[in-house]
Amino acid sequence: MKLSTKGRYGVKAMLDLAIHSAEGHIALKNIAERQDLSEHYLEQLIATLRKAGLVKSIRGAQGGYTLAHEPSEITVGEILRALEGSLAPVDCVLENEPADCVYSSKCVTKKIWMKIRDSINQVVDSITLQDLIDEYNELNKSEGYMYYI
Amino acid sequence: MKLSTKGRYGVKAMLDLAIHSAEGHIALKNIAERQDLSEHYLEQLIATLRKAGLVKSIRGAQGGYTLAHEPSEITVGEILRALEGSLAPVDCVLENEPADCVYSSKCVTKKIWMKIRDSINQVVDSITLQDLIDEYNELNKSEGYMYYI
DNA sequence: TTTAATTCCTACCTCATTACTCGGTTTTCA
DNA sequence: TGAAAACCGAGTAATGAGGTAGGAATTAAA
Repeated sequence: MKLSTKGRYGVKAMLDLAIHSAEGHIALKNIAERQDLSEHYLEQLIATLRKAGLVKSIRGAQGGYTLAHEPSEITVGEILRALEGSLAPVDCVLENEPADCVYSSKCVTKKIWMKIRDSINQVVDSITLQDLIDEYNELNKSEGYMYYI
Repeated sequence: MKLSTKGRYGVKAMLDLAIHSAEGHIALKNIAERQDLSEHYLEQLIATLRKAGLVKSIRGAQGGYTLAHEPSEITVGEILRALEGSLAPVDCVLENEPADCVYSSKCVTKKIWMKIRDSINQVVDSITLQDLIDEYNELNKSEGYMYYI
């Protein structure tokens, strides 16, 4: 039940973008350096995020990335699902195209997996990038930029 | 974010044991046949459950397994954590011995992983085997044993 | 108009884990 | 004493995770 680095790095990258959004579009190189991630690997992740419509890119020299929407309009759930796929703990309870099972809907344990899935979605869909920015700023205001992403 | 077969098979096996508890101790072979699982593989899983104190074994001919406690005293969370380890989505928020991270407690994203972890635990710890038995019996009472584990 | 910075794209690689199988040994009931 | 069962440790094939490598396309700036 672990999140892969895709999801974790993706949230970090998106929050980094959000926090530095005042600087306009931002080169992947800068995000990778600040967050200590492989630039080449991050490239693949942000390609996924771009195809999911969560970031916009500007090509060429001085190019870079920006969020496609306001931070308050982007949830952690959208980011995680774009990179990890469904957060369902078992394929028989995927939101779309659940894996078919001989036991179909007549299964008691399936209800457990649905509850887990729903509670995870409920948590991640209730957290927006703006919430994270606010928390980051609030904590750093009193502590002097000791907090990280 | 997928549960492995260990956790899924483990819950099935435990619920099978619970439902057939009136028959006394039950051979692994029977569980494996009813639930359509590899007997040899299940053997490894139930060894873990035994070491975790969730089932008791009786060796020799006519031996088998029984639940170590009442179904109402065994939660899905205990079963899953015994077989899967912590359900924390990221190692930095493991309940005991969280992986140390340079960003230690000064990390905004870490709070997301804690919320996910807590909500998963809250769900699985609130479901006991007795709850599953009751649901199984209730559904089958009206539908005539159409429901599965 | 060239150069450098940057995004975009496809392929490949290595390692750890998952989901088992295999072949026994030990224990105990009938 | 034989068969049925739990117990045990090793091996194995497939899969996915977490990258790396190398370049092509695009564009601002010199």
